[in-house]
Amino acid sequence: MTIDLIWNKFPLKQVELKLSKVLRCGQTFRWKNVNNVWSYTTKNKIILLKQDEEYIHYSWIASEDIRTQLKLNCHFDKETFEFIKDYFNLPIKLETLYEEWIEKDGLFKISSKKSAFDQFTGIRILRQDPWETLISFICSSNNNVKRISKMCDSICTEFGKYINEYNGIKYYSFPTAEDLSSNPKVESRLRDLGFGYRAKYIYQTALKFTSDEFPDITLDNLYQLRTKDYETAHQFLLQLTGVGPKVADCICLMALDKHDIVPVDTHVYQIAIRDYKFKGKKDLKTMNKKTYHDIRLFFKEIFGDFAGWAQSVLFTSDLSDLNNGVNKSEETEIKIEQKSEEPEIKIEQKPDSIVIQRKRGIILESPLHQENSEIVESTKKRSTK
DNA sequence: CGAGACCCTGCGAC
DNA sequence: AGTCGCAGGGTCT
Repeated sequence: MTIDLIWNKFPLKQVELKLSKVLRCGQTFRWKNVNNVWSYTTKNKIILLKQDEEYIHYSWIASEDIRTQLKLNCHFDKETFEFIKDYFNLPIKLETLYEEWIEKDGLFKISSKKSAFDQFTGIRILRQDPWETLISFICSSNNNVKRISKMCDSICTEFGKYINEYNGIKYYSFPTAEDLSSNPKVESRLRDLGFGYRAKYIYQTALKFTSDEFPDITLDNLYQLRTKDYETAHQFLLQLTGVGPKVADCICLMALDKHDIVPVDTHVYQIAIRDYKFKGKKDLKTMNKKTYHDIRLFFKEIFGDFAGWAQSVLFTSDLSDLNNGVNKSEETEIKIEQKSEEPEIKIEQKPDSIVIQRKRGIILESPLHQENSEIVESTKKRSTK
């Protein structure tokens, strides 16, 4: 079978979105970077992304079980573009938000140093799938980004559906609640995979979504929280095992459109005290419910309706921690070890086209400008709005 | 409300 | 080099 990897593109400034930061700052854990191509699986395909100064380039590889790929080309191109637009919250203009934050941020006015908002551009909050975000952030408790990423990867490999292969890597979808609760052995298997005490949390949460015992806890109701107010969403999430106030707020912000919510963790607490002179005890262990609430409102009062977004910039800029293996500088991506033989896929980019050569396959030369001209136009319209 | 326990890893201090 | 102690975007009992 020959896969025709066609790249489309749309213009987007890096101040609106910087992939290398956004996909690695700890709000999403499943994107892989292989030779400067970002990849991620949805339910039915692998999404591929690249960024240069002017454009986001995107492509997709359909699930292997979809035999009629060629006929779906047009449909999937559109679907992929819609996914990207939604996933990256692109209708929300970041540049103007940054300007507002700089205006509101009292910190850089009283200190001589430059504002984090001047230095760390292109960091936006994603609009992720609520179910995946829920499970991912149950994993995040008392944990680091590297290990969370590893866990999210292995939960897909173990319980997800095989989608396809790209560059020698097999891709699996994120498992559903049914996938994670159908067998009581799931918990012990997760433990074997290194989930620790979170194995139980995940299994029990998945069980709540599938069991008749909890008629209100359904996937549909979870998604509906996007249209409900913050308190409702927060309270719903607290019913789930392994979800406390911090994880609930992460899900609210990163999957449920609660843009003003600032999830308060030890790190945010430190930023509040150290940089913003929040009056609180320096001892983190004294952070109780009231302190949590106070800090959340503290940032909300500074930055307003998109406080959660602003906080993610501060948080990322403060990551002395942009570390932990996966989080290193842009150059240290996962490198695929090229064997001495021909690589599986060769991609060569020309000014007006991308040439894809598959081992044992045919050579394709795909125009970049023609097929997606309509999409490019619509993007322009949106950005000049 | 405040303590501990909790799985597991990576890192710096000896 | 090998331990040891501790924190890592917390939550449960």
